[in-house]
Amino acid sequence: MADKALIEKAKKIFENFLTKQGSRKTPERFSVIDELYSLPEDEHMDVEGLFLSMRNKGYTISRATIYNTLDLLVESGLAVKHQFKDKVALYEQALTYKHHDHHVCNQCRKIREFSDPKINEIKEQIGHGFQSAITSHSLVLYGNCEIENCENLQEF
Amino acid sequence: MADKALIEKAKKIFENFLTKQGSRKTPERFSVIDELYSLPEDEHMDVEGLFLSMRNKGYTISRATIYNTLDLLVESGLAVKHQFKDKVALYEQALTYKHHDHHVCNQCRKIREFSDPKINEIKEQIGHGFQSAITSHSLVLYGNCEIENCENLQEF
DNA sequence: TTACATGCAAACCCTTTGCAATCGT
DNA sequence: ACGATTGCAAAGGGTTTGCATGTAA
Repeated sequence: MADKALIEKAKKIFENFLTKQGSRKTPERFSVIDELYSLPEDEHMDVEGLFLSMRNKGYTISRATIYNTLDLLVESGLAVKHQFKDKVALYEQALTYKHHDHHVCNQCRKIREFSDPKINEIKEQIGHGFQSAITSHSLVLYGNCEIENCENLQEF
Repeated sequence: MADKALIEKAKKIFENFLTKQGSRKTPERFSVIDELYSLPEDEHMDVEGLFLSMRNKGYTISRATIYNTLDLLVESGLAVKHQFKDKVALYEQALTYKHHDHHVCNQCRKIREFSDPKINEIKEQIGHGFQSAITSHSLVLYGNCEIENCENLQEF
């Protein structure tokens, strides 16, 4: 879960990024990496969650700084931002990121990841047809749970 | 563009829907259909746009009523709601709707529609794998414009 | 030293809600 | 007449912004 080497690697990349940008290497910025990269690699976290969890651990950090830092992490390729149907944005680590898409359960909102190469064929084909260099995509499937005795279903 | 017969058909469907629900057939509700279905069929409009345009035409309608009515239109299958990267929700007619996905230009934000059957294969495959009855999906491609002298590019 | 970054709270923006007035049925 | 629907304005919730204070370089 908390892969020390991975966290160090992320910090190193971030340091280079900040240097190149001429931005400051503040402890708050690195603490956000610590937090995000201490989560399971496929976990999706929102700003409030990061904020509360960091405050609980004794960090003094503000929501504003978390928002700012997450923008930098996205720019530097260390985080990915997702906007599902809900209004909060969710972030996940991107360092070990192989591009994947998401499936959201209509009942429990649990997010699962999948990857299907057919999406790349679609991107190539449509990009060509529209004379557009596709830079990214977002694919989310929503479905009703068909798992018998699904443990997440009990609260519904 | 403004296909009278289509608008009438939409109103008829809406009327049946409202009757079945035991909901009232108010003029405001039908005026929203008029407005949405007077747009080009592939146009995506937000609530503020509908509100201003309707006010300009002399309707007295509130934003709240537009929000309420759009929910009903979505329920009755007469409108589709989209949430792209931006924070406003966009709506489009759904009566002539064949499911399609969207391509958003990174430069001018123009939305174009496409349809690729490969998405259905992905849905079947992943739905099966996750034991989930896929009810809907959202696929958006983002790309950089490669159209020479693109008319929309001038303002950038 | 000096700009850039931080923390806080206020402002923002879209959407939802509460409530008195209105209007379908 | 009754109760659902409306319009308005206020509240909500996530995100952004302004500004005084703090701090990396």
